[in-house]
Amino acid sequence: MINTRVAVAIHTMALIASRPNDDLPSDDIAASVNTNPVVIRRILGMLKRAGLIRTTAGKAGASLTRDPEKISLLDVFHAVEPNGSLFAVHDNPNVHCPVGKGIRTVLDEAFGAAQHALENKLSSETLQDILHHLFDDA
Amino acid sequence: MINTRVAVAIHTMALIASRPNDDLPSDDIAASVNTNPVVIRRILGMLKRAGLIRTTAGKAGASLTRDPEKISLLDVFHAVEPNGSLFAVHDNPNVHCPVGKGIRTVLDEAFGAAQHALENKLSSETLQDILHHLFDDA
DNA sequence: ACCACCTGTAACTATTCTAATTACAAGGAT
DNA sequence: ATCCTTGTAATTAGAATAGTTACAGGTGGT
Repeated sequence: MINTRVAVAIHTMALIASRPNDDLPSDDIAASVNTNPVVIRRILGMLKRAGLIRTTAGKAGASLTRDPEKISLLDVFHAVEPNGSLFAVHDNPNVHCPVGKGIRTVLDEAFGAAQHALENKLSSETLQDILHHLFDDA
Repeated sequence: MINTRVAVAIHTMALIASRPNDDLPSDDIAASVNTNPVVIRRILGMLKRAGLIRTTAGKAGASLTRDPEKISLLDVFHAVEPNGSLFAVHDNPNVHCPVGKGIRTVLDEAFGAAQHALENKLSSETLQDILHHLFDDA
């Protein structure tokens, strides 16, 4: 299972986007997410390194670097999940076995295609969509 | 990252399918995968419980319960990864916050759609395709 | 300048997952 | 009977996750 950082990061981004005029300290974000402020600051750091937000050391508040409709869930996903591949493959299969010899290449292709499908879907949903669902729905 | 059980299970299924006339003991499969036989037997157990293979206690060899073209990678994935959801979501977000209140539903939808895209791709590739890539390619 | 509040980050911990391993009960084949 | 096998429990080491404490240093109001 993929860690909760992705979920927490989206929650955090939605909170920042929904209150552009408030300077939310990490304690407030943590209170909404229900976790420790340090967990939030770690995630804010990753979002910042990915170029999605701006923060200032010592000063409360983060802001988006671009409009919510230009930030996809894939952007957030990659920001907090820098590991390239979703599927692990076992090491050193026996190359003297025809199956062992070729399995890495075949699995890399199949898993790559599956991951690409997932990422493609994540890239089609934006932070703006999230905000819309949170605030404009029934 | 998703565990190596999926990769090992596909490797194992390919091995079984590629040698329908041999009764492979778990030691032989383990030698091809490069792991411990018990790891293989555990995975064979999951594949059996999922109805993908037949095995007999005490007797070497496993066989597919249906043709390789009727076994998708999604079947294998579900067999060894029974956990329903791919993405974890944090517990107990603050319901007194508008974002915290609705985030679970929104994330469940977004993550569900992404997972569905991945599963759809996995369901479109069969064990037969794997065998083809292993044996009929350049 | 002081002070309250904040960020950024290191360090430590508990928990969980994974994979490897040992051990063994019980089935199958000759 | 004996040997090889499966199925499974129990234990272990290692990695990842998330929570926590602690603190160095920035920010801004007074």
